[in-house]
Amino acid sequence: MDLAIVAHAAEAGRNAEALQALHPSFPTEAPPRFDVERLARIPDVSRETRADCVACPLFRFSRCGGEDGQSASSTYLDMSRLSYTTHTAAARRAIRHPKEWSDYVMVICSGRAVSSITLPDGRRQVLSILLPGDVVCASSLFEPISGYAADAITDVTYRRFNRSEFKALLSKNYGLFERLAKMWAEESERADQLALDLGRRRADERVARFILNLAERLARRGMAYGQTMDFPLRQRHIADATGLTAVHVSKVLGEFQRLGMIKIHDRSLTIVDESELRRVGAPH
Amino acid sequence: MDLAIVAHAAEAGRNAEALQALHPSFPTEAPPRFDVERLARIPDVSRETRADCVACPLFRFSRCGGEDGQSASSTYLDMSRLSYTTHTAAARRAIRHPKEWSDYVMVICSGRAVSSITLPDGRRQVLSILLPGDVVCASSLFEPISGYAADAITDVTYRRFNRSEFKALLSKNYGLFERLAKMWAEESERADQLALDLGRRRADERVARFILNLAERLARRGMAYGQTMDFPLRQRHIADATGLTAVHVSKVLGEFQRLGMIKIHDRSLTIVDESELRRVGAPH
DNA sequence: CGGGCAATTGAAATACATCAAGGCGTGTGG
DNA sequence: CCACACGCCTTGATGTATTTCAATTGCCCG
Repeated sequence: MDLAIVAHAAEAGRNAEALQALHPSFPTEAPPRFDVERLARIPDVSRETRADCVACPLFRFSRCGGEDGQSASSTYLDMSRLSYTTHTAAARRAIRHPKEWSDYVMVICSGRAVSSITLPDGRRQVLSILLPGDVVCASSLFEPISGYAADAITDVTYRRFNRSEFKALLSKNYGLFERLAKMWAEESERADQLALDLGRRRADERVARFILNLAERLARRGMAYGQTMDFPLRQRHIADATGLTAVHVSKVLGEFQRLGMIKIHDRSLTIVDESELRRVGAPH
Repeated sequence: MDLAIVAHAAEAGRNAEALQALHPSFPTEAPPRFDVERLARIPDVSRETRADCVACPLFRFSRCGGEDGQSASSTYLDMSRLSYTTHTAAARRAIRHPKEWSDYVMVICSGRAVSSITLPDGRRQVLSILLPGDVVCASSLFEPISGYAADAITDVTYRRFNRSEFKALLSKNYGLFERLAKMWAEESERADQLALDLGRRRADERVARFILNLAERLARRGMAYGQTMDFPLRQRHIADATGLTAVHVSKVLGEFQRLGMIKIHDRSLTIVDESELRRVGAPH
C-alpha cells in the first residue's frame, strides 16, 4: 500500500543535512533520475520542496498531487506536521514482530521487506513485498493490530509515525480521507486478487503473475531499468508469497529461464519475453 | 463486512407500514428473539427505534452503538438521512454483475449470497459468504469497482444506497469514519486470513475453518440455534470459497460426518463435536 | 414423466510436496 | 589465509493430496 504521501510530506520543511545524517542510504535506493518535467506538473509541491526530497522515493513515487490529478496542496501542507522517527533494519532481521501491538504506523523508506503471517507449525504466507513508500501493515493505520510479521529482505530504512497524530490529522482533513479511501479500494483489490491466485491458479501462473506484479509496482516508482529490476528476494520469499515450496519455485523459475521468458542473474531479474510471461500469467 | 449501521439507520424515522410493504420477507430471516435486556444496553438508539427496526437484522446485528461501547448516537441520527431502494433477487440469480460500475453501495438485508471473482476460463474464487448486514462489496463503499460478482444463494433482499450521499455524510462525521476504519481493519484481517488459508492450509483444515467461521458469524448475529445453523450453501460454494473442487469437498464433508464432527441434513448444519472441528481447523 | 442440478463414490491422473544429495557462494573463526 | 559451516539453489527420485473423469443416485421442478 502506498502511503508515500505520509512519509514524504513529513519530510517537507526539514533540514537537508539532518536527513542525510539520519538515513545516508536514501539516495542510493534508485539511480537519480530527476524527471524535471514531471515534477513541474505537480502543483504547489514542487516549489516548496528541497532537493533531498526530490531524491526521496517517498516523494518521487507518491501520488501526492501527482499525475492522477488529485488536489493535493492543502493535504500536503497539513501532513508536514506529522512527526516521525527513522530506523534501520539489517537484511533478514525483523522490522515488526508478530505479537507487537504498536501505537505506530511504519512506512518503508528504502530497501525491500516482506509482511507475512505465520502459523505455529511454521507455515508462512507472505501477504506482500514491501517497497519504498509502502505502509508496513495497511490495517495498522487505524487500529493497533497483531499477528503480522514484517521482515527486512535487504537492509531497510523505515519511519514510524504516531497513529493518533495521524488520525487527528485525518479527522480535520477530508481530502486526505478521500485519498485513503482510494487506497483502501486498491488494497482490497490486491488482497482479493491474491486470494484468487492462491485458490484458483496453478504454480506457473502464480509465479508469472508474481513477477509481473512486482515489475509493475517497481516501474510505477521508477525503480525498473527497462525490463530489468533489482531482485533481492530469496526463492523462499517467492514460495511463501505464492503458496508453494521453495523447491517447486526453483523448478518453475528454472523452466521460465530455459524457455527464455526471464533471466535471473546476480540478484537482478530481466523480463525477456514479456508477452509470453503474460500469457502464462494467464487470463486476466 | 458489517455495515449494518448504514442500512439500519436509514430505516429510522420511516414508516413501519411502508417498510413492511417494501420487504415483507424481513421478519422471516431469523426467529424473532427479541433480547430486551440487550436492547436496553444500546444507548439512545433503542428509545428512538420502531418495532420493525427491532426485527430488522440490520439493526439487531449491527454494532451501531451496541456492546462494543462506541459512541453511536450522533452517527446514528445522521445516517438516517441516507436514502435507499430495496430490491430482491431470487435464489441462484445475480445480485451484481462482474462488469458493473455502479454508483451504489449494496447491503444485504435477508438471505445468503456470495461475492466472487471469476476467470475467463470459469475458475471462480468466492471471497465471502454474504449474510444480512453485509456490504456486498466493501471496497465499493468509496469507489465504483468492477470485476466482482455477487450471486444470491437463497432468495435475497438487499438495499442500494447512493455512494456520493454516503461519502458526503462521511465527510461531516468523523465518528462514522472511526467506525469505518475499524471495519476496514477487520475486513483486511479476514482477507489476509483467507490468503493464509488458501495458500498454506490443507483441504480438511480449510473446510473445518470455513464452517467454524460461518458459524461464528451467524452466532454473532443471533442466527444460530445452538450448534445448528441454516446451511443453504451448495458444495460448489464451499469449493469455490476454499479453493477446492466440489468433489473433494464432498469427500471431506463426508469424512467429517463419518467421524461425528458435524451433521448435515435438510439444508442445515449441526456442529456435533466442536472441539474436534477446531482441532482439525488447526493452529490458530 | 423427463431433465437438469446436486451429491456421492471409485478409479486414474497429475500437480505439487517431500526427501535427499551435491554444488556454489559467503561469511567466520582458527 | 585457509577451513569450515551455513544458507541458497538445483536436480532427481519418490510420495501424496487433490483433481479429473466417470458412473450412479436422488431430488426438485416444469
